[in-house]
Amino acid sequence: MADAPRYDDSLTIALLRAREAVTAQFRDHVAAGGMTLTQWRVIRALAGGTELDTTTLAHRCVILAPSLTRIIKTLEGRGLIKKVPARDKRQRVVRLTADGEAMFTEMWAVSKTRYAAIEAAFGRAEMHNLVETLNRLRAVLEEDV
Amino acid sequence: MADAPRYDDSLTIALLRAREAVTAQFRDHVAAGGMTLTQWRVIRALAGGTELDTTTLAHRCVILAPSLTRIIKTLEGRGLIKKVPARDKRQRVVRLTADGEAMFTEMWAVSKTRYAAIEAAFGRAEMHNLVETLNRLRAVLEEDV
DNA sequence: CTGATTTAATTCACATGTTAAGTAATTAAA
DNA sequence: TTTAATTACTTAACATGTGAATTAAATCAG
Repeated sequence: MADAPRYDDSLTIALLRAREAVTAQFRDHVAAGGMTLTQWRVIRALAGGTELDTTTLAHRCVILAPSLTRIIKTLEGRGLIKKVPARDKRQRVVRLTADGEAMFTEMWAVSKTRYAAIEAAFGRAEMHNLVETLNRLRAVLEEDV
Repeated sequence: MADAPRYDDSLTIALLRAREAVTAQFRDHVAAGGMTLTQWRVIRALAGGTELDTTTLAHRCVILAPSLTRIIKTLEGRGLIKKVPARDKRQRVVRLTADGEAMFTEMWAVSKTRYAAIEAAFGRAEMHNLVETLNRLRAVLEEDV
């Protein structure tokens, strides 16, 4: 014990709590659309006719491969995404269906206002600065340490 | 699509990636001790003879009640924590066993150096500032918005 | 003091995180 | 070109996240 930093000062806990607070601003809305936040990240990454293979999609959405396999199965079952043939037959390339695009458009309208509300409450410059700082932290940690 | 912020600029994604990068610095070490990061948060919150009920523990560790129920069962089964009688019989109050304290002391020694390495790489002032910013963001979001 | 309400945990059901192992397709090496 | 190694993804097994329903204990109203 003794020299353990207080929990409120811990970077890991601060990141966890902050993310919890931010996602809470979207969770209800996304759930109302019958989706989870993770599924929504996938839909959003594919919006606008984008076609992506599983590996790229997993990286962009920060979802591990096994989770994405299940999510693709779920969303495909709901008719929101569909597979498209790929040159490399090992790959699974997917894109949104018309229903998927419609779902995105409808959800995004609200999602965008929530995001704007956060910007307004926290400060646009502050928020941009925070994102930049977070990305810099990540860059530092992925380099050496 | 169109006006969807690029993923790299999204606050939610930035928080997710940053947290991933930070926890990656501890995961292997904690796993070597036969624990998950979530279990480690519980151990750490109880270090130094601290006795806590489930609700308080869940809040401090940012773990939902159902998860904590399972974790307590697991850690108790491993002899790292034990129940202590509570005035309010609805509550479940727990504390570390001698083995649990020993486990914490051993793990913390390394964990502390990892934390210091992150501070050194990213900058002590930067890091303190980041934690402060994250807590401020959380405060803003939990107030109104 | 008795019944209604609230509170603290637990349980359930399903989605996701996480690691390890397995499968099919591609690429590289002999 | 045939085999070995690599790559992309899936499956399996278990831990955790998440919301809803359940149980037990404490509190409140009448």
